[in-house]
Amino acid sequence: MTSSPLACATCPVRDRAACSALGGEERADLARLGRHRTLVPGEVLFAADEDNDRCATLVRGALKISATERDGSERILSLVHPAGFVGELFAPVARFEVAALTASEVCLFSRREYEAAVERYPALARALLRRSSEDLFDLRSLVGIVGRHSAREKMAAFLLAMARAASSSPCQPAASFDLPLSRAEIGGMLGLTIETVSRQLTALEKSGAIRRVGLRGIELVDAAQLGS
Amino acid sequence: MTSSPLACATCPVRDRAACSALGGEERADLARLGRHRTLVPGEVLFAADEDNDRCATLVRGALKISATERDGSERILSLVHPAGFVGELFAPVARFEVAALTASEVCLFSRREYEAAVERYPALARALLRRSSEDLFDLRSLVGIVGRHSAREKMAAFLLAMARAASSSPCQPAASFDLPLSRAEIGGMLGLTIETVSRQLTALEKSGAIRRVGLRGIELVDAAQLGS
DNA sequence: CGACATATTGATCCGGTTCAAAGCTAGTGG
DNA sequence: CCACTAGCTTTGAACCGGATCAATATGTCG
Repeated sequence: MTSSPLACATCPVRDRAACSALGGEERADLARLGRHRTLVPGEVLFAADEDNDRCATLVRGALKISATERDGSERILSLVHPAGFVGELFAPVARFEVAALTASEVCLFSRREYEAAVERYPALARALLRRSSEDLFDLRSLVGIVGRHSAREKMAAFLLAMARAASSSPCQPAASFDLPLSRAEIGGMLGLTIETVSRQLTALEKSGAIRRVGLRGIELVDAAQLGS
Repeated sequence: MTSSPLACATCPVRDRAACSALGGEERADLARLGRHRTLVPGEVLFAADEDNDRCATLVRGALKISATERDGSERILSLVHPAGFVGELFAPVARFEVAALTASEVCLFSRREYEAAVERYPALARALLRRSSEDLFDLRSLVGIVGRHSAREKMAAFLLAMARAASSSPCQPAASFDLPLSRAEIGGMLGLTIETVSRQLTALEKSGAIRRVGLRGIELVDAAQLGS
């Protein structure tokens, strides 16, 4: 939506994002290459099959990376949380779409210039490598969740993953959080229909595992019931 | 299984693996850190919840990265092809198991020493970053496959992905190839039972999309029917 | 050849999809 | 401020695809 120069000094992810690996002058150099931008919910940051000439770090909010099937249905492939990096470096075209789930803020870079910076600053390359390793881990976990057999297991594991992602402390799941996704998006992610997602949530609530507050709020009542 | 010094000169992935980014002397240095090792089918390279003090590059064969569910069933989270890198850098413990699907050969490194090399040689860091980007792409594709609704679609997309992986040319799927996985492993990967996998394969053969040769051989007869 | 593991095929059952309708929620404008 | 709409969510009923249980077939290795 809007676009303006970076203000790293007040950036909430200034010591977690990839750029935090850089020292004073180098960081200032990188900051000159980027622009701050806000996104409204649903706004598309990168479209699929587009030029792929940009990349970004998420500062605030949440993004989704998704593909659109031949039949027109959307399939979410990953969620991006603050300090996350998006953009397919090294690839000629972007094959996935990146869009905002909630009101978000990003630092936007030209891909060419960012790749040059990766070349110039080894610490940036290593920081991105570290991020990628985490992304790989998250994605493998997601494969494990989506590949489960029953809808109940999928929803339970999904909720746990969301609780962990929402938590500030590394491993401890958050006791209550808001789902950043609509039922349709959850269904598209887990290979379930909207109706099944809804039914599983009511079932989990009836069995005392969770409590729903409003339409998107979740409270973990009995995390053990969700599978640890 | 066996273990011996590296012989980069005759390595089949010498110009595709991460180490190929290094020049003469640097490469020789890295080679001194690693050991060549062969694996028999099913042999475990890294166990889950273990020390995680090693990493490796696959030279020949195929590996699987998997997790074991509470109920004891195995869930395959990614396949690794020659030139692929395995090992969770930066993580304190390995959370997934890595094992050989077929007879394989790897270059095995101490994780500590490899991380030091990444620190020392920026080109290695960038090469690993490039590899990770590809792995991320493959894994997102896998999430898309596993998240599909019908068993038919899952199998079709899976076969196409395998055909592409088996192909030497980048995008063109191989016309015929061998599945490196048993039915149980395919099922565990896609969230299907052994029986369903078997039935889908016979159905795909009857409809003329594929031809099965022996137990694991697949010939693509009509790739379009598999979804492009 | 014989024995074991893996794969295929068949019959039944259940969970998740599908189709349909009614509740909610939030946003809009009178 | 409230009525009203549009989109999302929940709930219900019927159907169907995949799971499950069971038996047979095929391949593999001693």
